[in-house]
Amino acid sequence: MERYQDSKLYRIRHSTAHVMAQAVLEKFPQAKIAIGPPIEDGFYYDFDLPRPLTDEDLAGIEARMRDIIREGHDFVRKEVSADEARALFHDQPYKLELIDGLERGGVDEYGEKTDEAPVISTYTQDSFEDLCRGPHVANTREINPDALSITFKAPAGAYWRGDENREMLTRIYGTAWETAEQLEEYLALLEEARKRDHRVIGQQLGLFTFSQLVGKGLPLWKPNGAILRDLLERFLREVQIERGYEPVITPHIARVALYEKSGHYPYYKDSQYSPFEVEGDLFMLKPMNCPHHIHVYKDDLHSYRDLPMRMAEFGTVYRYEKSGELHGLTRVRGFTQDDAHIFCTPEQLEDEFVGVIDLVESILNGLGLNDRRARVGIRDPQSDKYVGSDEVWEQAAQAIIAAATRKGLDFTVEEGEAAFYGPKLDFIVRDALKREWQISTIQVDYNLPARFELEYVGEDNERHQPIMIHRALYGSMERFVAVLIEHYAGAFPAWLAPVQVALIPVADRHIAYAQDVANILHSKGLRVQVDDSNGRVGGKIRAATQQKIPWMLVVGDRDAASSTVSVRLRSGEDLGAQPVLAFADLATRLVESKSLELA
RNA sequence: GCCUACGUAGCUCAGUUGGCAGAGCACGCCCUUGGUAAGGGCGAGGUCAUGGGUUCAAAUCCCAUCGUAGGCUCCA
Repeated sequence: MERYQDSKLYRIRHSTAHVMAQAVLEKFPQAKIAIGPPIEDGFYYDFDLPRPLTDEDLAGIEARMRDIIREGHDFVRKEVSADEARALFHDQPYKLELIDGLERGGVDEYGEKTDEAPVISTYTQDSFEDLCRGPHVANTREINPDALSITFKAPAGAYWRGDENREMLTRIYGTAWETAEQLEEYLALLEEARKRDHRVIGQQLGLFTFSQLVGKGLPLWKPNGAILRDLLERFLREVQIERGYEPVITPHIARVALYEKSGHYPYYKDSQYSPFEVEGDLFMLKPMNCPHHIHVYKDDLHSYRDLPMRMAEFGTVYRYEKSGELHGLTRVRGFTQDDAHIFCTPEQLEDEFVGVIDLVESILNGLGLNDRRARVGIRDPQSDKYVGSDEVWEQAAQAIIAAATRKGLDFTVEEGEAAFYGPKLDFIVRDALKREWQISTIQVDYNLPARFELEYVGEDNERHQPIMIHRALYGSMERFVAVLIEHYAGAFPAWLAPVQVALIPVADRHIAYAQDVANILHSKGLRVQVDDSNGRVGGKIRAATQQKIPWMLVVGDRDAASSTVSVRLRSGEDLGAQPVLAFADLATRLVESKSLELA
């Protein structure tokens, strides 16, 4: 398959970014230009502008872009020396900084190190010349003026070179396609994503809320949301017990000394809450569960016969997130991890790791999250933010790759994606709209066992150090529920639906019968709601459909007379009249099997 | 945290150049008892996010704070 960077679409977007820069410079001749690359689905260009942009500005810029495109200008490439480039861009400070980087060699326009020879080139179309390595289309006519849009995102702030200590620029995003139909499709996908937004659906379905007085980033789970979350927790608890995990429970605060010993303290400084003093000693909210679990392990002297020991806890942790980073349930300041730590011998490591992969696959498959990829995260060789020796890191990475290979996983290996104490295997799921979410993570750790001097007595009657596997399947309950909401657009599988059955009496005189049916279904373990409001069938159907309730049972004279219910699915499908017990059997069977089907 | 925009009833939103605070949905009561996506009427509900300021007069203009959205940076 052709790489995006080699595609015509990439060149179109890159060229459109230049056209946009020309239009912006025509409107604001004093503007300073930074960089403007193609990105997934579009492009952007960063500017230092004399004033904030308005919607009218954007509309004017977009209109001017169409004119420039229609005028049919060639893109002309020119190679220049560093000094010639400096002369060309003498009044463009960001370009001068880029030229310095190129001349020294080794730094590209994003500030990343590069091995390429520093050839400096410019591209010119019409009146606009930009420092750029290309590639571009030959002529602006290759851009379809009906397939671009710069108004789909508000103008945005962005730091120069992504560095929060540098200048804040104005970034204008745009999207460009080869045809108007592709643009339409893309905009429709954005619209669909907007409708599935878990924050919107969460409110509509009464799943969770936030309170200004409680504090930002601190979700309040309402009854419907708590049911959903509790079901997910119970599901995993049961499966974990089958697989030999043991539940543990640990507190939400601990002495700072614990995290100093674990080594987390310096690494997590920016994401921890300030310590507080209790009787002269410093404590803090726990940002992770592992040190606590380690002390559960350390309370006993373990034989190799005890291992592997698998400790699991839905552990709530607190991490400081800058206010601008908070987002619904996906970025919060207090969240619950479905955390577990496996303590094992070196011989057991690979089997244990494979066992966790099995567990991940069965849980995610069971929830309909079948589309996913795996990523082995190893150290960034440039960085010094990791603890432990090279041998130990190599050993851990090899164990992960061996286990992933044995499971036949399709995985990539990516530098810089490791935890600070060890390499990891992450599972990234794609939801119904093909968006990626990092969910499950499995990490191999030789470092914490060493720091805490963990031991077990081997067959040889000598003390040995166990290895730890850290793992979370859902990741955090908050983020996972958000992903499920967006994946299912709120229409959860029946076993997870907060209300599974809506009983809809045709008239008031059928409420008693509806209540009888509800009692029968409730006694079978189904979550049932009787709509006894003063409305007509149509209105009640509408209300239940909007709440994404899987089964609607309309009951009137005919049903009361024959002990039946008329079954309608939230999809609109009508299953007709069925005996109450037949429906109860159907529903309980689908719920118990965690089926994704409603019939 | 930084850039930009926005905060009006439980929800979604109107509110003109500064001049009596509005609608729909939801909620309560009444009428209606209706068989598969909105039956009708009446009613209650707001310190216009909060605190200052300008003005005869502020939802409207200015400042600060809090919150939200998009983006940057960072992440489960």
